[in-house]
Amino acid sequence: MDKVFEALASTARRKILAYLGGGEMSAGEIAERFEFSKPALSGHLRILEEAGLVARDKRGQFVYYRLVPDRLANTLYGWIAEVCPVAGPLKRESRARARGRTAGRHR
Amino acid sequence: MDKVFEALASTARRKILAYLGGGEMSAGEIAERFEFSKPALSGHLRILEEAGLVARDKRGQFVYYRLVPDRLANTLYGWIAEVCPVAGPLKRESRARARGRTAGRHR
DNA sequence: AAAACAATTAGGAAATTACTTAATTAATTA
DNA sequence: TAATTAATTAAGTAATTTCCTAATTGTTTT
Repeated sequence: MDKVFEALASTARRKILAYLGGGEMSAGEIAERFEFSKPALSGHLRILEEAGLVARDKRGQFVYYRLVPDRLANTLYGWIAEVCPVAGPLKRESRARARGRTAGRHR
Repeated sequence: MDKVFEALASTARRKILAYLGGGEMSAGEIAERFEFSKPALSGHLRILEEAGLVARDKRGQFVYYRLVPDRLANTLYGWIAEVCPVAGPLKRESRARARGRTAGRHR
């Protein structure tokens, strides 16, 4: 669990997860979307993988990464339920509102 | 939002939040539960406060801290909904299971 | 007013993190 | 087989984080 929160601490890594939410991508495709170097990206991907948040799949000379949504959901929901069980999950509309308030659009 | 995830990256800070989930505590009471120095704790509390996750209330010579559950819930639920909207909040029993799997008991 | 107590700020050292370029590994194409 | 492309590992540096002790601020008690 420590590794999950550690992984989520980086803006770049959270952005990677958001990209992968739209479907699998190769390391190179992800790299195109960032300013920093490919080795730097590779490091971020390794941290996400070791946290269990993404899975890799090498096909030919490409390495495709995909989100592991259950890992994300189980860890966060599980932990928050432990800290403040009173704050239950929001209803769909409330989540939409929360999304608008707390996070900008990507891209 | 960055500050929230940054704040949650530390095991000690997550533990502080868990303590505060049980009700407000003074800085000193929290400090007793950790090995490190009071100034170190003070730093952690400042980071949590700047993230909006805790609120302080000075009464006499004591400073009491309390959890701000909405901030925690809104940020995490909001973000996760954006990344993988498909993974909806778990039902109560599933959350209990997830809790058992991903996090040890405190103390 | 002086002493004691709670909490924070200040200053600085040690460890960790994030990034760079260069080199390497592995798969494809000419 | 040689050259190209994708991705990673290696090595080193700069910035950040985390923690300590000492000093400071503010409040209560004697």
